[in-house]
This record gives sequence, structure tokens and C-alpha cells, in this order.
Amino acid sequence: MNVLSVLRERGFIDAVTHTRELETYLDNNRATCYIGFDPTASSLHVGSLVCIMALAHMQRAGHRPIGLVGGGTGLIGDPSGKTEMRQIITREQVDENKAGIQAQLSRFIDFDNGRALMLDNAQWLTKLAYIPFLRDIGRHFSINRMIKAESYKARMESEEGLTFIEFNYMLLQAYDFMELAKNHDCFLQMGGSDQWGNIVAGIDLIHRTLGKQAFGITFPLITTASGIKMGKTHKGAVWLDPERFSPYEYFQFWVNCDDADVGRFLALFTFLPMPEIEQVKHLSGASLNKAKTILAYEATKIAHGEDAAHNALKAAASVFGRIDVPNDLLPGATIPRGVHSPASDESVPATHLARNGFVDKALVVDLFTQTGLCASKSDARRLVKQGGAYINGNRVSVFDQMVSANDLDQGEILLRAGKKKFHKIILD
RNA sequence: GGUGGGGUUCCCGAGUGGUCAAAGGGAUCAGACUGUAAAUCUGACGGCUCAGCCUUCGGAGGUUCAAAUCCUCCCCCCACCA
Repeated sequence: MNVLSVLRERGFIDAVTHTRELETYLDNNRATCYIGFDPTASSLHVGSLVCIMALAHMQRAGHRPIGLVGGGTGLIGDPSGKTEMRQIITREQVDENKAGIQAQLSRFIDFDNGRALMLDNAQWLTKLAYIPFLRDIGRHFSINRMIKAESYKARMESEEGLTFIEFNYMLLQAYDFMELAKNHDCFLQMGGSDQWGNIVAGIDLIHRTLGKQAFGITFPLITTASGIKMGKTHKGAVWLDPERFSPYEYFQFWVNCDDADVGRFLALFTFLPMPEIEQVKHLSGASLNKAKTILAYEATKIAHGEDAAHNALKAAASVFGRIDVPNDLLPGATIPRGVHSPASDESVPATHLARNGFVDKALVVDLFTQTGLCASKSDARRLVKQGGAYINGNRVSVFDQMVSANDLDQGEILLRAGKKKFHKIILD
């Protein structure tokens, strides 16, 4: 089965240009393809995961992915799919963020021996001279056509308007594609569906300047079953950087996905074989939770490694109770099978505090605030008042309760806010 | 550059001298129900030394017993005109 079919089957495809020709091209070439990533943050988040996984699939199929960091375009800001102007970032920030992104991508893609490339469009974009650019590139673009593009239309009609530099984004991205086609033999660009206009513009430019056929694939915008863009939580974006978003939280993010999303997410965000995933779609009720566990495990393993996935699973079992992973469910998964019993472990978020004068000195509410479980002391009071605060599994009923000696369990205290948020206090 | 309209608590959006920590909706959080799901219902939703007090309504001043609401200057956004 060729990559295109794999991607199609797993739900990656929103639109494809020149389907027939692209299929032939992929069948007969060790193709090079690219996706651009914004260097607006030092970490990628699950919003980019579809793109990342697509690159990984391309590599598995023997093609060569290029991760292009938009160090040059990041200085401008893409208006596509945005309702307001994006903040322009500085050169220094771009460089810093670029490093973080490269490191993360290498968890999903193998960059050894030129099997994949990491490039930065600042390399060529910052060298452009205005007049030659207008003369050689600008002449190929029709304003009439551009303003009809969905990405610009929305902004043209909005109150915010569209600035001239944003309007140039399409030309720059098309130029990127042309540059990659010329120097790296890259004739396939992929991206989110909001990139369609930009990708097509690049294909056009390549055709006009190099006289060659290039291709484009776009991915659907992944929304959750409840209709919101995937990857947003109360804490903001779900980052791939373990420093910003721990593997435990990452694991929990997947466990907590909507029932209706499990099959779709397994297809998109794991490499498990499709026939097995099809079986999951027949599950319902509580048994679906086991599939969520596997989804979480596999996704965490891909992003953070096997050890991290393992620890997250253990941590989940220890705070939420035993987790049973049956042998016959998604047999292709590498998750440890059987019953995972609650056991003490190190993956629950923890805070170390000095033991001295702790007992009968520390206010329970303060602990909730200090550990970040509550945003403020008022928030903590509220939590207690509404019965959502627990200390070692016992509900806290009075807001000014002190920590007493019986609250210590081998020098540790397990705090819980609501049903799912845990934090451990360890006394040194 | 001119004229007009705006900037309100996370977001949208009421409020045009006291009854305003500020309607309503969304988001979020907690409780109940469950399966660490969804939907639903209930409650909360600026901070604190919490039945009281303190700080918020673009910024800085001013009028007043009292201002998000009135006045002055400044900053920013939008529309139309040039």
C-alpha cells in the first residue's frame, strides 16, 4: 500500500492536488516532502501533531521529510486561519525556538544520514532584495486571485484588516517551496487545511519558474467531538516539551479524550495497524476506557519515549486505581498487558518541602496554592467549600485546617483537587 | 491629516454619578450522576488576615460626600473622507 493510501485510510487527508500524478510520483521516486513549522514558541504542541505524524509516515514509506522552520517568515506572521494579526517575533526568539522545535521533531523523525532534513527559511529569505524579488517573483502573483483566497478574504472582511507584510506571506511561502524544489528536489508540500492557498501558490510558482510539476497535500483541522480545536486545555496548549507539559499530563490528556474520538485519534496519533483500530470502533461504554489507556500509552511513548509512557501509566494506576489492559485489545500495541495495580511511584507531580516545623504549622489551603493546584488562596478556599479538596483521599472540610502528624504517610502527603488533579508533597 | 465611533473583569458583551466586584452568554472550576467520557442538573467564578476589608472598568490627572459612568490631556483600535 502506498503512503497516500495509508494517509488517506488513517484520516490525514483533507485535499490533494493532482492525485493521479502524485501517486505515480510517490510510487516511482524516493520523494522529498516538506512541512513548515512556526517558530513562534520554543515547543510544538499537539496542534502540530498531525503534521509531525504525517512526516513520520512519509519517512516510514521510504521518502525524505524536511522540517522547515519558518525563521524568516516567522518574522512576518501568517494571516491564514487567524482572526487577528500575529505577533511578530525577534530574530533571537526565532533562533531559540528553532532549536527546541528541531529537538522535538527528532523524536518522531530520524534525521541520521540525511534521512530527513531540518532547514530554516531564514537562510534564503533574509537575503532577498526587494526590487529583484518584485521583478522575479511578484510578477507571477495576481492580486485579484490572492484576495479571493479564503485565508485573506476572512481578514479583508474583518475589522482588523490585513497589513501589507501579512499579505506578502503567500509569496514568501511560495518562494520557500520553489527554493526547496530547486535545491533539495522537494516537490511535495504538506500542511494544515488553512495552508491550501499558500501551497497552491507555491505549486504555481514552481510551474512558472522551473517548469516542473509540484504537489500539495493538506490535512484536516482536527477538532474534538465537542467541536473545539484539539489540543487546548484549561492550562492552554498541550505542549510536546516535557518541561512545559509533563509526560504524565500528556498521558492524561489522551486518556481524557472524548469517546467519539478514540478511533480517530488512534489512527492519527499512533502507528497501530488499522484493522486493530477498526475493532475498537465497536467498543462502547467502560471498555472504551481501556482503548483510551492504550491510545495514551502509545502517544506518550512516541512523544516522550517508552520509559516516560511506562511511568505515566504507573502513575495513573496509583492515583486512579487499578488499570486492566486486556491481551486481545489492540495487540499491536507495546503497552504492558495485565493489571496495573496502584503502587507508589514518581510520576505524579510532586513538590519537595522542608520537614522542619511543617506539622501543625502548614495550612492545608496554602499547600494547594503552593503546588499550583489552586490559582490563589481564594481559589483554594472555594475548592474546600465546594468539597473538592482531598488530603490522602480524605475530604478536607474546614478551610483553615492545619496539616497534622496523621496526615503524613511515610513523609508524603497526596493532595487532590477535584477528581483528577493530584499533587504529592514530599518532606525532606 | 480631517470627521465620527470605540477601548469594561479569561473571551463576547450590558452598564452612562450612588442600589457595581459590575447584567447576560461562553469558557473554566467544584459537586451530583458516571467509565479518569459525553450530556444533564446544582453551585462557584478579582484578591485577602473572608459574614469584613482591599484593588479593578485603556493611561495620567481633576470635579464630587460619592465616578466604569462627568471634565482635561495622552495612548491604542475601527469606520468614513482626504
